Amino acid sequence: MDRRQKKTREGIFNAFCELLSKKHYNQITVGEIIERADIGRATFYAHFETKDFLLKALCEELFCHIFDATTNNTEKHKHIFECEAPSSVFVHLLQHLQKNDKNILNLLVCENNELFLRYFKENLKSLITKQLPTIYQRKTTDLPDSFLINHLSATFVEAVRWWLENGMKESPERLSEYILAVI
Amino acid sequence: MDRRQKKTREGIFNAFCELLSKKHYNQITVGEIIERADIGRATFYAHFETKDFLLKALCEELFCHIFDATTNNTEKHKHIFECEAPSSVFVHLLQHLQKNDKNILNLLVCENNELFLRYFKENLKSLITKQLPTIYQRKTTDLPDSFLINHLSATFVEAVRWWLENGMKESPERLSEYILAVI
DNA sequence: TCGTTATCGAACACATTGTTCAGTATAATC
DNA sequence: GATTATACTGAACAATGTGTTCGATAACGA
Repeated sequence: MDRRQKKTREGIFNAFCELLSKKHYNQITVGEIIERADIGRATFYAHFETKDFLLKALCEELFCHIFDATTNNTEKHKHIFECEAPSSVFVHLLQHLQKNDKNILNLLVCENNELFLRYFKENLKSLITKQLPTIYQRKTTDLPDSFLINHLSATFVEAVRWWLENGMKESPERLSEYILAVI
Repeated sequence: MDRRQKKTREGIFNAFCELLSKKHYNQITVGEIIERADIGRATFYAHFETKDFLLKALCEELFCHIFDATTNNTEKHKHIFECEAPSSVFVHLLQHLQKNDKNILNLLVCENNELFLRYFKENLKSLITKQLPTIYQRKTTDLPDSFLINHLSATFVEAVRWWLENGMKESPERLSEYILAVI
């Protein structure tokens, strides 16, 4: 990719993130983004059709990064699944969040977190779907799978939301225990 | 309240609901609302400061109605709490939803349900807070109360969301069983 | 060096917002 | 029924934001 393109794209992302940490998505204008990114108006629209597409691209970058990292880790350390699944997958995810990759926490802590948590949940669903047999292999319940998957994803996301709103005082391990205690 | 005011207010609500069932909140304009409600522009702004305030007012009307009804019911039938709490409270709420009071389902089924479910969850939290001892009296866990309350509210809301997305095929009783199975 | 491509910047038409105000219609009160 | 208060009308208004266009300029890769 052309250096200029890359530079511009990252400039837009950075400007957007900074703004998102200050005000609500709906109240951010394209004008503000391009002013902060210091680029021309036409340039912005050469990269993103609309502000909505920018948001989508940002979410995809952020969560693909985290989930890829998680998946790769579990491939390196296969014992995790065998030994103490699914706890450690949760811990892994939480540690990634805590490590504050790409300042993701700035986005998650502020009032705009709904948007990101929604994308987060979608990514989680596919991850959990793969592990559903591992998690519930012991109990043979008569619950529909889709209900269970939705519930587990939502539980994790809500736990993270709660964690963030309460200042992230708990360690990833402890939060993971909380989550496991209620599922 | 003046008849005219009442009529206008309801006209705005109706127009707004119809639009919400068709397009996303962000894409609805005040112009569309007043056209459909067949009122003057100035009249709209005499009732609601902005579109956001209109949404808030609508949510408050809808959920206050449901939760008031639920609370009143439980006062009439006190045995419910003593016999089989909290199952029947859930069933009551679900039945209210299914009864489609004020066409609330139109709003919940469409793609805008996030907004309403968010308000729904807030109302639920206070309801569940009151009943927390009843629900978890047996298990003395070391979980923070706020975590538990958040989790229980979210579980219920997510269950409703799942229910709606899957065509509401299950009865309120069965969905309530699902919910109880995972908490 | 040379052709390609991204960016600039300024202008543009267009849509939406929220306000204003004089005129009109409808309400409650006597 | 007459009077007073209040809600609505409708059109105009400034202000702001959106998305597009296009010729000129600069930076890129080969």
